[in-house]
Amino acid sequence: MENEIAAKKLAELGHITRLSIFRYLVQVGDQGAPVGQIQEELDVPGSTLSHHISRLVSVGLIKQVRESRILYCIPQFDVLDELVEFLKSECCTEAKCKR
Amino acid sequence: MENEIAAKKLAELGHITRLSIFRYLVQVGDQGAPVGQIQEELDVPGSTLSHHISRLVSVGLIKQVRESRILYCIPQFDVLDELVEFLKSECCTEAKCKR
DNA sequence: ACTATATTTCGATAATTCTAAAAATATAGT
DNA sequence: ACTATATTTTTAGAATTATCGAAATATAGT
Repeated sequence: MENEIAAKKLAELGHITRLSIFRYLVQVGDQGAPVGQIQEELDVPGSTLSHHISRLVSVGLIKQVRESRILYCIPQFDVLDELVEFLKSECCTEAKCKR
Repeated sequence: MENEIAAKKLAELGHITRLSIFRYLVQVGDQGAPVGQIQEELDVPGSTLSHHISRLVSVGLIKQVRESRILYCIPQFDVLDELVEFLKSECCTEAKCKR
């Protein structure tokens, strides 16, 4: 993953509301949660919430699956793992220290 | 670490220039690098660079140590580790799945 | 004191993002 | 067709952030 793509993902996580959304979904796990449930949990106006969710979706951190009227938001653990991996990679490649 | 503090750190990493600065320092390792060396590496105007570095410092991701006229920027690996740890913690605490 | 080097602060403009009401869309039941 | 529920899109003002030249500050050598 290049810097630019990683920066985008980090920027999306770097907002209190979006981080709260994502953290909630991480806690909920693979089955995900409906938009409405996230809204109840976080007490944010629907339009604001929708905006933030779509940004998280845009960088792949969340996937959405519709089940009739209900839209489930599912955290993409592999995308998070990749991002974390990137952050910790190439450590000290230019250094004498061996971390 | 609460959401708000983590979000701040993530937001600072979520900018292409700042992420490049931090990634460079990660590669350089514990001895850090002078501001001027970062500037050469990234080719960014001094005032812009200074602004971004000070933001990274403000959330603790970088520490600075002056040695006469030269200011070394040192990545704070422990702060990064904590942040990464936070992101991956509490996974599926509300779920049946066992990740 | 003067000069050079390293870095920051100031200041002003441009660009982006945030928030949320209102209107629109999608799906399903009656 | 109508109604209700779930969610998104539009829109627009407010707020924050980004950029970088110019001036200022800090340190050290002459």
